[in-house]
This record gives sequence, structure tokens and C-alpha cells, in this order.
Amino acid sequence: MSVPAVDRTALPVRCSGTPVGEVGLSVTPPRLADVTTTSSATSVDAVLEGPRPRLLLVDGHSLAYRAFFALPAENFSTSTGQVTNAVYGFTSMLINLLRDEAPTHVGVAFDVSKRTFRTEEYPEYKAGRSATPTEFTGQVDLVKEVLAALRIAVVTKEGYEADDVIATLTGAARAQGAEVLVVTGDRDAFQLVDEATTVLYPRKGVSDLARMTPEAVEEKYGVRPERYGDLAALVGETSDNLPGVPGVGPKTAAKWLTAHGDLQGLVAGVGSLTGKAGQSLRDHLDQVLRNKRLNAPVRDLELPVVVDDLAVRPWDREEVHRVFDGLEFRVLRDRLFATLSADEPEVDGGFAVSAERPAGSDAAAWIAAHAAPGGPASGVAVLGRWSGGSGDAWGLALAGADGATAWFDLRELSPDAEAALAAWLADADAPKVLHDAKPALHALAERGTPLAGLVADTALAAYLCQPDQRSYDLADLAVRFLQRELKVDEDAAGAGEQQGVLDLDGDAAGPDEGQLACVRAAAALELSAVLAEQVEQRGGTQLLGELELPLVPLLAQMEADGIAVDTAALERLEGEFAEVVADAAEEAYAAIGGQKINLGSPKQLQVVLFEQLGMPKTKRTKTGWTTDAEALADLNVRQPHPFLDHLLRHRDASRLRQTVEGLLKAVADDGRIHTTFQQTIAATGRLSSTDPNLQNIPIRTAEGRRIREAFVVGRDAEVLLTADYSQIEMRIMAHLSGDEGLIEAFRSGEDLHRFVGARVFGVEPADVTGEMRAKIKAMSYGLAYGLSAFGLSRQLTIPVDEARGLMDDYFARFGGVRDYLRGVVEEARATGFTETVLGRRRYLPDLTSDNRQRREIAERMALNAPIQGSAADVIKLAMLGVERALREQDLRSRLLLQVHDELVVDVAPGEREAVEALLREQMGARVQERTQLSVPLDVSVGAGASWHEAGH
DNA sequence: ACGCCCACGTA
DNA sequence: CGTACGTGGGCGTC
Repeated sequence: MSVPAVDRTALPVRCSGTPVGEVGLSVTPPRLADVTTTSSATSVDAVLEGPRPRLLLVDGHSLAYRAFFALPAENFSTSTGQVTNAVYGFTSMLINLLRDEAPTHVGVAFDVSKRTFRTEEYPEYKAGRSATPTEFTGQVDLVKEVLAALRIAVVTKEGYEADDVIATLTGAARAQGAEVLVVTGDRDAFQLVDEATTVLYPRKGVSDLARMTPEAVEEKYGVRPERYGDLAALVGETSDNLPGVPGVGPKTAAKWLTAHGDLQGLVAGVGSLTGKAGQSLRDHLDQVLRNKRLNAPVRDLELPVVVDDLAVRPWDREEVHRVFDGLEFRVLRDRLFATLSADEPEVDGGFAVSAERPAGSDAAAWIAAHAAPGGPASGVAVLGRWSGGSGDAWGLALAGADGATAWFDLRELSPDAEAALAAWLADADAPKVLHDAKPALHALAERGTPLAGLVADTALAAYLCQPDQRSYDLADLAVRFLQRELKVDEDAAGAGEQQGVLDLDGDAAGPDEGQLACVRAAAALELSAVLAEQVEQRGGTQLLGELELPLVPLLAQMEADGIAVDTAALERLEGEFAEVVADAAEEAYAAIGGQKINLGSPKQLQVVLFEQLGMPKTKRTKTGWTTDAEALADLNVRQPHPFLDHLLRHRDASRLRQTVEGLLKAVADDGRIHTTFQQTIAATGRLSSTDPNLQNIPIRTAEGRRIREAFVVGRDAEVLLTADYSQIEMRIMAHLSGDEGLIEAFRSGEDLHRFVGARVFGVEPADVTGEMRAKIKAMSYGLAYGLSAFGLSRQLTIPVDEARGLMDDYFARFGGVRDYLRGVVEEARATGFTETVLGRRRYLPDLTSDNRQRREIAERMALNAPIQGSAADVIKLAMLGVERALREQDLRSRLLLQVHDELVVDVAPGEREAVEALLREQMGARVQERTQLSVPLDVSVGAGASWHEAGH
């Protein structure tokens, strides 16, 4: 499993220097020179290697105090009565910061005592504050415990405030070229802001941080950050008990400072100031200069740490568990591990494998001894390949529950050994665990030794636990869940001197593929236990065992079957599309004076469109202006030009030709296309299709549909059937929201958009015009994606107000939908995940992000995931039902494709009626029964000699 | 050779 | 400033 990018940057390299233990007690306080230069080798390495360092500095007391007042104490206390609201809020904020800001270095500064050089000069400093509540004081130590467990350095300096520590470290880090983020509720820190130093200032609560960049400071206070201290000296700071100049507010102060450059200049020119404010300043000059001395952070403290000591380190996992258990922070701990668990766990050696090579009759004996049917599951790893409809397996490793491993080279297996192995593989009572079983099923089936008795697939289990991962590599899972490298444990007794292990490369030192396969089998077996527990904790055991796992052999079968194509038809299409491409290109060139640019290059197109033809600029992309179809069509209205027509025609035709070419390349020797269905890619639970993708074959345009005509009924089949759900996502939304109106719409059998349109526009269904219906349709579907009024207005090209009115009217009639959409996000924010009808979860840690864009993206995902994911649950259930019904009725028809809400079936001769009936029955009532959906599932079925004809 | 961007196909 | 995917060409980088 690859680690998400954000985690990688969050906790990158282990610093090669001596680990710093108790930072606060560091023996030799480095001199200032150590702080500001990169004198030690470690420092230089840490700074020069890898991405630009990002130092996160937190004012611990300030943030915890904020949290204390932001979160109601009565909601946060342990069973022993310890109040934890400040610890909770602080930790929550810290987790978000680590995730969102991905710092490479982190330090938390605390004030040590009330006595500082500031109180020496001005005893009233920070006086007049109400006494710190006792419920808070105790929590500071708990915060420090959390930090210790996370191995985040706590930095303090006797006689100084946290801000001084932060200012000093900021200066040192900036001198080393690092970016700095300061998190504090003390505005004096704004003085530190520069182009690479940002202050995150809590606005309200524990999740709303203002990002104070130089621009933000200037916009808010009218002066650059370096002048903020001057401004504060003039205006005063209530919380520090520093009075300002009476009659002088931020506006006047900023005006003066701008006019005189800085406070020094202002003092020099104080005589020339006019008016009451000027006199007031002259009267309070001493006070202002004192304020300035007191509010200036000390930037050159001698500290017990240097910046490199703050490098992010792997946390102490046991300690994290201990501390979080004590605080009873269950959700927070899950969030911590879910979002930031890419630290480097202490990885032990590899797997001790015996890697025996039982041959002849010993094979059966080994199996009986270590992997007997009816016993505990064995790990299986297959070496082989499968793609595009053919493949082979040449090696097989088994790992028994007793720890023994064996390796079978399938190329040189004796007949009796092969028979024993094949019997065991095919024995459904011999339970097997694989990692990513589907390719192995293919490879073994190709060899004529099919596998049954699959009881666990560790890739699927990991997918259900963390569906947003991109891949689920066995080696990554081993490190993550077993804290072990996927390798042979060389230290294990006898591992290096296995009898009979051939080294195919002649490399005596390294383990051979047989040993490595044994490692994979052993790892899969061990992992399956750990992951089963993880899945269980997430309530996914049934989903895994009764849906995803049984789907594996079915998908394998569908892939192996493939769908027949009319190759000749595809070739004719390719030729036709190629002609259009050539013709359109010619005419396009002619329209721009014969320039033969590359029409497929957005960059060259931009030169022609915006520079040569002087077209108005379109929407921006990251690298220029868009030349997408919508923009070109729009340009053609505003400034018609033949080039645009030919370009669009060229685009369309070349895309179609490209699609056809791809399909032709994918046709296997059997005249069929064998896609691969990916079961662990889509975070919502959908399948995806690759090599080639058969889930995005054109259907919307007439030309595109001609490609569908080339997908045809198989040679031994009678007809293709397609069965699809109508409006499944809207039905799911009706069910999940429980909205009476929407449920009624589906039960009434009326056309959905007409029904909804009638309600929204307040007319009879018969009076809903086509235009009204189109608007309703766009809005209804948009809602399931988190569409905004702005987005709706843009899509329908109507004013935003009208779009907003439309949505308001919709929600007025279908209030349950509004309540649901609101509730689903709030619940997900509280629990950390969304859930489908079958309990499939999607974790969305960004719902509590301080970063508005990330948070809003996560909110839209939270809206959509239960809907899209439940629809995925539904059709997966239907697939299993259809397959079972086909088998039970001894039908030979084959399920071939799934396209999210559609199934395609090759129907064997004479089975058409039966298959159509079972499709309707299984996809409809049976699934509704299993999911307890409150709306009926409408299935429409079509038949034909091609996918096009069978479609509706 | 690899990765990113753009554009665009599906549900 | 609407979710979920996969593919292919262009183009910059190594």
C-alpha cells in the first residue's frame, strides 16, 4: 500500500543525528552560533536534503487556553473526572496542523513562569487577567504528555515567554532557508511574519485559523508585519495590560507610521503632529516606547535546542496508546492513526521461512501435515502472469498455519505432486488466504488447476479499511500492520542454509524466488488475521465476507470470458474516423493560412487562437487558457471562425479513432476483449475497468454509439442482454434521506423529473415543460455531488439568483433531502467517516481541516460517498445474485460487464426469457430485500445482437 | 523513460 | 465553485 503523499511529507526522514531525548533537559545548551548557523554535519544534511524544510512552531499554552474556552468542559472529561477539553482541542488542532501543513520540523514552546524580564520592567505586565481556572492548569501537563508520546519537542526558557522562544527559533530556521509556521493566539507574533513565515492565528473555536501572511497583516492593520510592533505599541494591547495612546486607534497609528516610516521616525517627528491625537502621543511617548520594548519578541535567546533537533520523529506508538487511553480519546486516536500513520514504525526483520521443496509423494504429505482441509487457513502466493485473456502460473508457495512454508515449482512438478496440489487447490474445504487473489485465480485457471476455498484477500481487507489508498502493496501492508519487512529473515536459525533451495540466478547470497514467494504466502496469512480484526472493528466483516470476497471469482470469470467484438467493424470505423480526422485537419490548416500546427497540442492551439486570431481569452488552466470543447463552442458564438468548427470536428473524430484503436489493440486471439476490473481503486466502492476501460465506451453521440455496435453477442450465444437501474442514485438518496416526497415519487411510478418538477414549479406533472424537466434533472443529480448554486447556474447558463431560487424551491418541497445532506456531512465530521447501506465506510479526515478548500472538497465527498457507494453495494449484490441464480438454474449464460448501474450478459441459446426474468428479479426485488431499501429498484432490460442494440 | 497537464469518455 | 474513474497525446524533465 503506498503511503499518501501528505503523510510522506508530514513525517519524512529520520534525522541521522543523535536522538534528542528530553529536550528541556538537554545537557549542553548550544551557543547562539549553533542556533543560527548550520555548523554541525547533521544540520547541514537535514537542511540540504529533500524538500524545503517546514518548521511548525506552536505556542502551547496559548493554544491550549484557546481550546479550553472553545470546547465545553462538561463534554470532555474522563471517567475519573479529569477535565480534558483543553488537551482534546489542542491535540485535535495539532493533528490537523501536522496533516495539513506537513511540517518537517515541529516544536512546541511553553511559558515557564510568570516572572519574565517584562514583569521586571513593568510589574503590571499581563496583570489584570482573570485568574487561570483550575480546570485548565492541570491540563498543561497532559498536553505535554501527548507531545512526549508524539515525540514532539517541548522548548522553554526560564525568564522568557513562549513567544521569545518562537521568535528565536523562527530566526534560526529562516537563516537556514526553512519555511516557518507559527501557531499562536498572541498577536505580537505578527512581527515575525515575512514571505516565508506565516502566523496561524485562532479566530474562533479550534478549527478556524487565520493565515497571516505579509499581505494579510497589511490588509488587516494597514502596516507591514515588521511595523506591527510599532503599531501595537501605539494602539496598546489589552490582553498584555499595555495601554495605548488615548484617542489613537489602528487607523491613525497606521497613517502615522506610513508617513514617518517607523516608530523611530514618528518619535523624531512627533513635534510636527497636529491635532488632539498628536498631543496625546506627545503626552504618552514614554509609555509607547515602553510598550515597544515589551512587545518586541526576543530573537536571540540561548536555547537548549537547535532547529534540527525539532525534526519530526516517529512517535512512540505504545506511549500514544497509553496516553490516549488514559485520556479516553478514542476518536482522536483513530484520527491520528488514520491520518498520520505514515511514520516509520520500528520494523523488525523479515519472515522466517522454511521454504521446503516437497517433491513427489512428499507434496501430499506436506499438505496433509501443514495445510489439511478442514483446518485453519493457509497462505498462498502464486508466481505467474495473466493479462488480456491469457496467462500462466509457474510457481506456488504455501504457508501453513503452523508456520511451515513450502515452495512448488510448477514447471518441474511430478505428476503425483501436481495432482495432490491441484486437489488441494480445488478443495473448497481447504481454506486459503491470498493477497490480491484475482490474478492468481486467473493464472492457476490457465494452468488447469483452479483455486477454490478463498476465505480472505488481504488487499480487499486493506481496501475496506482505507479505501482512499491508491494501492495495497503487500510489502507496504506488512510494514504497516505487521511491522515487518517483506523479506526473508536472515537471522532466523537455519534460514540461510535451506536444503534444496535452488538459486535460479546463480547468486548464492540472495534468496531465490521460491523463498520470496514463501515470504509472501506467510505474510498474507499473518496479515489476514490482523486485517480481519481491523475490518471487524470497522463493522466490515460481512461486507468483506459476503460481498467483496465472493465477487473476486465472479470478476475473474467475467474477465476470463471477455466480450466479443466485431473486429472488421472496428477496423472500418477506424478508417472512417481517420478520414474525418485528415479532412478536418486539412480544412483547419487552410482556415489559418496553411499553418500545420499540431491540433492536439493545447499549447499550439493557444498561440493560434489567442495570439494570431485574437480570440477572447477563455477560462484559465494551470498553464494557460483552456481550449476545451465547451470553451471552443463558446468562442464560436462570440467570434465565429471556420477554424473552430474544423478543430472541434477534428477533436471528436480523433478521440473516436483513438478509442477504436485502443479497442482493436485489446482484442485477444479469441476475438474478445478481456478487461480487468479493479476492485480496490474507487474510494466509494465502485469497480473500475482498465486495459481497456470498458466503462467509458461512448454512448451520447450517434458516432460514438457506432463503437457500441462493434461489441457483439458471442459466437456461442444467442443475444446480448443489458439490464440497468433507472435513477439508482436518486433512489438511494430517497432511501437515505427518508424524504416522503421523493419516496412517493418513486412509488408513484411517475417520471421522476416530471414529478419533482411539478412540485418545485407548482404545476401539474403534465404541464412540466422540457426545459423545466432539464433543469430539475440537472439539479437533482447535482445535489448528490454537492453542487452549489453557482455551479448550477453555470451548468444551466442561468443567473445565480435563479439557480439559488430553484434550489430553495426544491428544498422547500423536499426538506428531507436538505436535512439529509446537511446531516450526512455533520455526522461524518463527528465520526470521521461516511457509510453506505451495507456499512462500507469512507474516511474523510479533511472534514475537520482548517484549510477551507480541503474541507469543502471533503464535504462534497461526504455528500456523494454514501450515495455512489450504496449504489455500488447494490449492483455488486445484484451481480452475486445474478450469478447464483444462473448457476442454480443451470443456465449457461454469462455475466460479462458491469458499468456501474448496468450489467451486460451473453445469453446462451434458449435462455433469453429465463435470464431476463432473473435479471429483473435479482437486480430488483432480491436486492431491495437484502438492503431494506424503502424504494423499489426499477430495472430496464434490453436485448440485441450488439451492445448498442441491447441498450436503451 | 517518466510524470504532469489537458482534454474527454462513462456512470 | 459537482462525485467517481481511465486513457492518450503533448510536453517538460531526467
